[in-house]
Amino acid sequence: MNRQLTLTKCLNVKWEGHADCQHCAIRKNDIFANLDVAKYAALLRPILQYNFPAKALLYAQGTPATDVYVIRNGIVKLEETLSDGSVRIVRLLQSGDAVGIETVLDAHQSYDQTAVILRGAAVCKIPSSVFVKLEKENPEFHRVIMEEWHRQLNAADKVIVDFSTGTVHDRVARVLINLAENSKKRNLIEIEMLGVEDIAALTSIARESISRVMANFKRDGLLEKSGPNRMRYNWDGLNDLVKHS
Amino acid sequence: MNRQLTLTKCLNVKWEGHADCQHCAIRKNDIFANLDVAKYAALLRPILQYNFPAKALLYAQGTPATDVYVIRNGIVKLEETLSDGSVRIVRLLQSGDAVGIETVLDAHQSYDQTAVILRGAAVCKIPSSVFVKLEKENPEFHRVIMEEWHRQLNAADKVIVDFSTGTVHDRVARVLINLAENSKKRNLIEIEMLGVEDIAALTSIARESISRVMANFKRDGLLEKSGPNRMRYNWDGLNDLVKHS
DNA sequence: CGAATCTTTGAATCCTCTCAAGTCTTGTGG
DNA sequence: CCACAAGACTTGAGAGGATTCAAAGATTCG
Repeated sequence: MNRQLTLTKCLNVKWEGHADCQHCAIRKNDIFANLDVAKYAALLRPILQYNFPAKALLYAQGTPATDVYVIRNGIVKLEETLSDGSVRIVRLLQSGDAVGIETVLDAHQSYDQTAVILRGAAVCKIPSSVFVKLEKENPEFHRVIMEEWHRQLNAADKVIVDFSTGTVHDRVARVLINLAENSKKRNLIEIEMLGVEDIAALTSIARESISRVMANFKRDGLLEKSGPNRMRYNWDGLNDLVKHS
Repeated sequence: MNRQLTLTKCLNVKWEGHADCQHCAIRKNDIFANLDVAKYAALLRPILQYNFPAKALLYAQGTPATDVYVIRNGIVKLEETLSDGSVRIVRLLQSGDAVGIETVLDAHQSYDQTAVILRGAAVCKIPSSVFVKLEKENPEFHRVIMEEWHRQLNAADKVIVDFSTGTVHDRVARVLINLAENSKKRNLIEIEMLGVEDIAALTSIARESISRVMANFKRDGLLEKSGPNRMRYNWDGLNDLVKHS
């Protein structure tokens, strides 16, 4: 919770005004793909665009669920705080995903998890009412929403199968590879790295163990620091690692 | 995969004929709650009812997704097989849940996981076409389906937060408590136990370690064998265990 | 009743965590 | 712009926990 930024407090959050869905380049990948935005222009007006810095808090677990956020770019983590105070990330959401999708459920007034920006992200903030209206008026739309639920399930399953299973070594390798896949630029092997703390929360591994494993990867020539928070990958090498395990 | 039973092969599977949705007692808890079944009687005709024994295979990961199964009672596990041959359970589904819900997605022709009956279960088998038609004709219904997606997400999150985090001791305790919660009879503290293998796949713990932990619980008077595959709980004792951790 | 499967237990090893100290970064204020 | 403080990351050593391998008990099912 330290140094997280709320929407209203943080000066670094850039409010970019009403979203221009008609000309949004990201839209072809997100939940509004295939939506006739011209037709729904009036309805879409309340949608606002923001630029959040890393560590910004979108919403906290248990608070009233009022908006759905669509990620234009960047990565958002959904996390839960355990009874002992430690934090567990239950999934990573990326470009095109809808953060806080539980908002659309009738009997659901509060967010299931805490949503925090991982890498600086541009998001559209959609009031619950708009979302629900869209869904009721447009049969195509709720089909898209179901696909979003499915993507979220896949993201959760990935945390279970890839990030929470096997040795510390394997799990960290899978996280690294997944980060590279997320960036969708296979050949650009330079990646903006997650903090050790976040990898820990994603894998349920001690911070120190992660540090050690990554030090090994560096020694083996699989990783290389290429700037602040940036790593250069040996993509094939890392991939071999997971394949053989 | 050993000793699993397919729908067609197994003699123990009781085909109970067409589902009688109009008089189904379970319906008030499942996805057909609030559905005017009389109105859709014709559409619901193709739905079949089965009684599966434990270990029966509903469907395998990657095979064509043709049906959605609704659990009338019992528990179903969704599992994925890892590259090294080991198996990981990604969630447990129970009474009222829809198994294989990804079938409703347009661009989805195959099941995401393998679905296996854990405890003997009664299920209704709903052809994809029926499910999709219902969803298109009845606006109420797709709302219910969204709630089902949500339940599945919660089930996956539980595997992450409760069953894959903390010490072996804690994780097993949480599984035991969860099994008791599932049965919804708090005072009846006698539970049908999962096999060690399944708890292992659910928690990513070695079979032997689980055996050891449960032996400790028995020594501490928290558990007690009360029949084949059955355990009597010390509910409060087990609960204290998780609270304090 | 016997074979196959599943579970339990033991002992040794290996892995991961914890605690602690030191290094490196980052951001802030002089 | 530099210095300092706070935070983040790294590294080491030791303890403790979990896994592995192996073998003996239980159960289940034919």
